[in-house]
Amino acid sequence: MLQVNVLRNNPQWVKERLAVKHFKQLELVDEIIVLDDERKRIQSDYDNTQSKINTASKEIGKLMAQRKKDEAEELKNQVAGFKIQVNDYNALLIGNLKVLTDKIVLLPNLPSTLVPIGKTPEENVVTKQSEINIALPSNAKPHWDLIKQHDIVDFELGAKITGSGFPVYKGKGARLQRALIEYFLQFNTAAGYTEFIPPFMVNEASAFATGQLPDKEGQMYHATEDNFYLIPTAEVPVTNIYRDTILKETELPIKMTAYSPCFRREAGSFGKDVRGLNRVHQFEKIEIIQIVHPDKSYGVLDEMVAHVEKLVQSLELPYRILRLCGGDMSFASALTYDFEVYSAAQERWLEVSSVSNFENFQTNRMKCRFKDVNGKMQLAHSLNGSSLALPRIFAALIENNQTENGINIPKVLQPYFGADSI
RNA sequence: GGUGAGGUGGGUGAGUGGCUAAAACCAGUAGUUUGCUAAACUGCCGUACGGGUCAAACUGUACCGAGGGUUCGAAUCCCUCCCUCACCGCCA
Repeated sequence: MLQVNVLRNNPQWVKERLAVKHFKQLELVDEIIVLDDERKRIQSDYDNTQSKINTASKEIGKLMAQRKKDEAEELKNQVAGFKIQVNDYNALLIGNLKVLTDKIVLLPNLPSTLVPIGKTPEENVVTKQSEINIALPSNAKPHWDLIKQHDIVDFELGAKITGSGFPVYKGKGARLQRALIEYFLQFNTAAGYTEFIPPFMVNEASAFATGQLPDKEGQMYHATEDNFYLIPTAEVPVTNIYRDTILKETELPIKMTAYSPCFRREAGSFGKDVRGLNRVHQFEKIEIIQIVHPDKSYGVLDEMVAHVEKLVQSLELPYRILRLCGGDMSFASALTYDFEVYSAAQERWLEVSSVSNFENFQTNRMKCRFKDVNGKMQLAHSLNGSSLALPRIFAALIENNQTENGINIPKVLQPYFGADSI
């Protein structure tokens, strides 16, 4: 959530930034400022009247003690009048605040000046690309055929148990999945990230804090009986560890990592994008999250990108890094880098990681602050990235490493997998 | 699911209608003093939104799990909800 003061200080600039994200309702900016002016006025009236009541009440107490009943009664009558006013102001204030928050919550985060102008994924900027040197056998298959051939992932079975998009990993497939999880966590903790196993369902407040609500309500599975949401990413529960928290500056940066299954309804998706493991309703992901000093967040973003890059490199997968354009960025992000790996059999790039700096957009919603050296309260910055999402890594690994005789396992995974091939 | 207890500031924990933003202690912090790997003493030490100021000082309001209610006045009384703990039941 943006801070009202940011809008007040430079409404024109805010509108320009919002336009980069192709946000249409720019009039909201001015509306919010007007509402905030009103808010201050009403608040002031309310405070002043309430102050009169408080003063009178104390006076009444004294008069009662002095047994001056008549004077006390007279004051009570006055207070009754003030109370009517206070109630009116209060009603106005509540109404005002409701409209104000409803509107400000609609504003996406402002994109950083590094964000490329553009609307569609085609306008993302490739900042780095590795070589693509995959030699596939002549009878190379896409992963949805390979998994059947080797009987390592079963979609039909998942569809029977739950529904489409809930794959069942089996035998060596399950083992490879577990090896990846173990390896990724190991890689992250070795870099100083503390491991967490969070709840896989969150309440409304948590889903709101990281920006999933109200923006992506329909994308999450909702357990209505208890009003819990199945997490779409570990980012939600793990970032919320620091909701309503005041940190010491010396506690920053905070580095966390977590494995979790991720649940996404993916309403409206169709076509080749959803084939096989490319897009599913339940998948595994390891996330890295940092909470940092505002001055450091862009340096940390680079550091996290470098971290994920090393991890992808270690898997020996061709990859590229994209800086997302304004139109392709998420609601809460100020700057996002996506990682894609090349799937040789599908002849396409698959997104496997998204690393973002949210600046204080999430922390403002979450009230995650710290006291700086001058004793001033400041919002921290939050960042997160996938390190990594499993299904597409799984898909690219088996496609790119297929041979006439089976599937080779990359060296770094062999100790975790317990064999060098499938 | 049942029964009981309870939710107060970073922590422990007082406070049962006005003198309480809230004792005391611990932690933290600034300093004084002695000087020997530390102790003693003193000050400061909640958050949010306003006013005020270059910035402070200062000042108004709200907040003692959340939301309602009673009252001139509520941390304190009443109602609803949430959560935590203990025991029982059930269970991986």
